[in-house]
Amino acid sequence: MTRAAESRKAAPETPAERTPRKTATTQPAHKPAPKRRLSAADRRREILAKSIEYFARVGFDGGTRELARHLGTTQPLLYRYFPNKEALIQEIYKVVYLDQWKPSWDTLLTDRTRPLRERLQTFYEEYTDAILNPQWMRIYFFAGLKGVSINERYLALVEERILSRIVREFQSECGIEPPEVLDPHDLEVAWDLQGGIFYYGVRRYVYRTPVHLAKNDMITRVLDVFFAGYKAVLEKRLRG
Amino acid sequence: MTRAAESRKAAPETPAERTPRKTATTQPAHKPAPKRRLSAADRRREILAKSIEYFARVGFDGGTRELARHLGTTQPLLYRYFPNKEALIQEIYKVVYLDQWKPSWDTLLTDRTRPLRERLQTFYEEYTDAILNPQWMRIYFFAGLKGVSINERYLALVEERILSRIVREFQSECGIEPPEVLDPHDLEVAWDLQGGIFYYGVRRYVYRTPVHLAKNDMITRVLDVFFAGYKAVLEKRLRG
DNA sequence: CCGGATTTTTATCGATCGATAAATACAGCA
DNA sequence: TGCTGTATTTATCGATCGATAAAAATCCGG
Repeated sequence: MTRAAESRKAAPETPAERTPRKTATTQPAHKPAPKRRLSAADRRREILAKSIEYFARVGFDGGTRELARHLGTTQPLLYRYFPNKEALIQEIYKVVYLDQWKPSWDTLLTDRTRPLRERLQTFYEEYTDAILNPQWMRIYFFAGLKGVSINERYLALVEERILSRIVREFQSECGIEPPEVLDPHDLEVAWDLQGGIFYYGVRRYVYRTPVHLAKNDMITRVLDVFFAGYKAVLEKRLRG
Repeated sequence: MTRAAESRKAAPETPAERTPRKTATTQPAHKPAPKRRLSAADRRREILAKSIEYFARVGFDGGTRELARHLGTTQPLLYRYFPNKEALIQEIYKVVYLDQWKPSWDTLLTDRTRPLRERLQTFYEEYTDAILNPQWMRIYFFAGLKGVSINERYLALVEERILSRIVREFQSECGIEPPEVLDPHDLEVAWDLQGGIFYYGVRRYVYRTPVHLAKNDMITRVLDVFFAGYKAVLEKRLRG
């Protein structure tokens, strides 16, 4: 007979010992959350939130049993709220990838009453608050290495909503009418900007390596280089 | 009785059928490599090479059985050449991370008889040939997400051998005597350059997304921005 | 061509994985 | 308070994982 069967036989006489982890061992009412039996919606939300933490830490090959332990419940409970592990992961993708974009960024990036430099500083400070953190970055790379199609959608979204706008706004502010379809060189210059900022997050949150500047100081510096550098590139192109 | 046991009983009478995968099914001598029984050194080299391909494709959670299938051998054979899976992975790290640096790059980067712009163009074209490929990049990120210490060593190596040199050479070429210990701002500007180039590789080889310029054209463009941008930043710092 | 050394395969173990069915504990309403 | 529906747990299955021991196959010097 297994250990579990024995303990289960012994338990019912003393119901206080039924939940051995959270209560009754150290303090009678110390932890305010012996909260069992959540509503279905709440439980589902909690599973989703804790799963993001867990999978961001260990990767999508992490086990459902350890995930359940991290949740404070048992493993089969997961399967009442998600049909299988892959469905849970897909739900995580949706939350992490697509529910982060603030609609205010659309107007911010194209608001020509303000100087572009100021707009980009504000945008990247807010945008990096959303994505330059361990959870977002690690989920992003775990998913990318698994080769899920949502990555392509995300990169297309970055190019459409951020980079092509930056190119058009920059050229417009330089007195150039941006063409209908953008020059590949300009798009790659914008990707260079994005990549420089992004790699700061990689160093800091994926590789956990010390960086030399605080996030917003880094953004200032990178934008300094970008504005002066891209302007020079455009001028050289106009002259030559 | 298992399927394997049955086939094993049936085989010995017709020794030609002993190796069912490679020969005798389509062409008698088509494949030149029924090469079994390699020397220990050769077998070890082959395991290492094929393991890099395999783990780069599926990640380090890939199974040893599928790896052996990819090798054309059986799974327990791996354990004659590596004590366990982790030791094999450590060996992969060493090859992929540390055996890539060409000593000629040391002299190239610090050769002040040539203009820095020319040196960096050559260096990054060669350097990216070494690391901007699916195998290197995917191993790099799989390892980083696993949190192995070799990543920190690699990033320290990049900063020491590449970035700090770029900063010093750049300032020297601008008529500035670089200080003993570099300004954090300058190091982050150099990381911005590295990150822009690196992220091109991420888009192309990790996320397999279409890019807009060929690799060396991208390098030219990124260096254009970097040289003009960093020069402007330095001039502004001297004036203000 | 034979015998010892070495490479490779067969067979298998224990642990752990995702997933399912059945039993049980809880909450709200009568 | 007792009934009923639902949330949760217990127990377990089959597959697959890394790893090991023993048998078999192969090569090589005599």
